[in-house]
Amino acid sequence: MARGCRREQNLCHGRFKEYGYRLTMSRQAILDVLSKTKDHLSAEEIYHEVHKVYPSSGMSTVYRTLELLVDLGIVHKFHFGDGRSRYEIDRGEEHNDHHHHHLVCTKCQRVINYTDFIDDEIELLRRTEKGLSKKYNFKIVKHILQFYGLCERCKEKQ
Amino acid sequence: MARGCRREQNLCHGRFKEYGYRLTMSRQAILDVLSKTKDHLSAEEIYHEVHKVYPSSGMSTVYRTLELLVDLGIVHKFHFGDGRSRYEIDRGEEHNDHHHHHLVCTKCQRVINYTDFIDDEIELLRRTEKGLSKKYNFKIVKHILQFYGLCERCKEKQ
DNA sequence: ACTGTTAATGGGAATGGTTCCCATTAACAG
DNA sequence: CTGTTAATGGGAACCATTCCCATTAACAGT
Ligand SMILES: [Mn+2]
Ligand SMILES: [Mn+2]
Ligand SMILES: [Zn+2]
Ligand SMILES: [Zn+2]
Repeated sequence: MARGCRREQNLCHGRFKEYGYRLTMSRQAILDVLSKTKDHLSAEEIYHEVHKVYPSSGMSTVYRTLELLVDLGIVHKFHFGDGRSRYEIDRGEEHNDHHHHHLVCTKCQRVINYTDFIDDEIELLRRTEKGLSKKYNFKIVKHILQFYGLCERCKEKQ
Repeated sequence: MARGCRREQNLCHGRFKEYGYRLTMSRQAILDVLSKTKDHLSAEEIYHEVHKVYPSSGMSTVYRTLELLVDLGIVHKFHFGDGRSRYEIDRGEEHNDHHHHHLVCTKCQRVINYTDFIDDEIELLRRTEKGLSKKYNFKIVKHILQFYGLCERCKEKQ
């Protein structure tokens, strides 16, 4: 297995063993791909990357593993408006660039992670979550905040 | 055509004519369904409703019309996590319950429109939009803010 | 009201992302 | 090393959405 972020290896070892899941080549390869990129990869893109290092892997395993990783909270799944799901590893609490929101170009599909204003946002969201969960008796697990529009390049082209 | 919200009829007449689009039975029926519900209907649900009143209508027309309505800003398209798109008419600026965000149950797919805390949210979002569009030279057109979790019923069941 | 132009329709086929199935493989506990 | 069984991979199935095209109907001009 190629060397990825050591933290990720520990994390996956830890979580997988902990829950009784087996640490297979496919799962390691998929985690490795996700921990090495800052992009928001589709299942197919992940499949292609994994394939380079571990050519016998299959699409169904990629989907199955991604679903598991999302359930375990290790990976986040997003929809940015091009009809496919996109995946991003959770970088945890240790970096301070951990939690971020997204800026999405509706023309070229470019996605920017931004953390500007994040403190104000997080604070308001926390407050809102508290209020909403009380009023609607809802157990809130996560939120999604995305801004859509035209990026620098697409804006000037038209 | 059944009587829907009069405002909607004017709006659709207005907008359609204005842009040179024809005001067909299908389009009227679709707008009528959307303006009568507070739910977030899928294309298929809209198709079934339209079918009751105008049985010769077809799915492709529903999809085609929804795309047009979204482009014109008359209808909003959402993804709440069950693999289908959901549509909601834009209730405009006149009601003060117009702009809202969503609370989504990941188990039963129930969606709540909430406007609590909306003023604080809108203010922060406007500020963030301003900052982001300057820093990233982005033309921001819309935002999506959704909270995911377990609703009252699903929470207690497990 | 009638007519011609052509935008829009509807049905069905095609597409594409995702899920399902099942015979085979390999992780790992003992 | 071995047995148990979770996990895999390939391909078929599924299902939401898009595409295609012959037919229909909206509506501007008369
Ligand atoms: Mn991101
Ligand atoms: Mn809504
Ligand atoms: Zn762009
Ligand atoms: Zn629920």
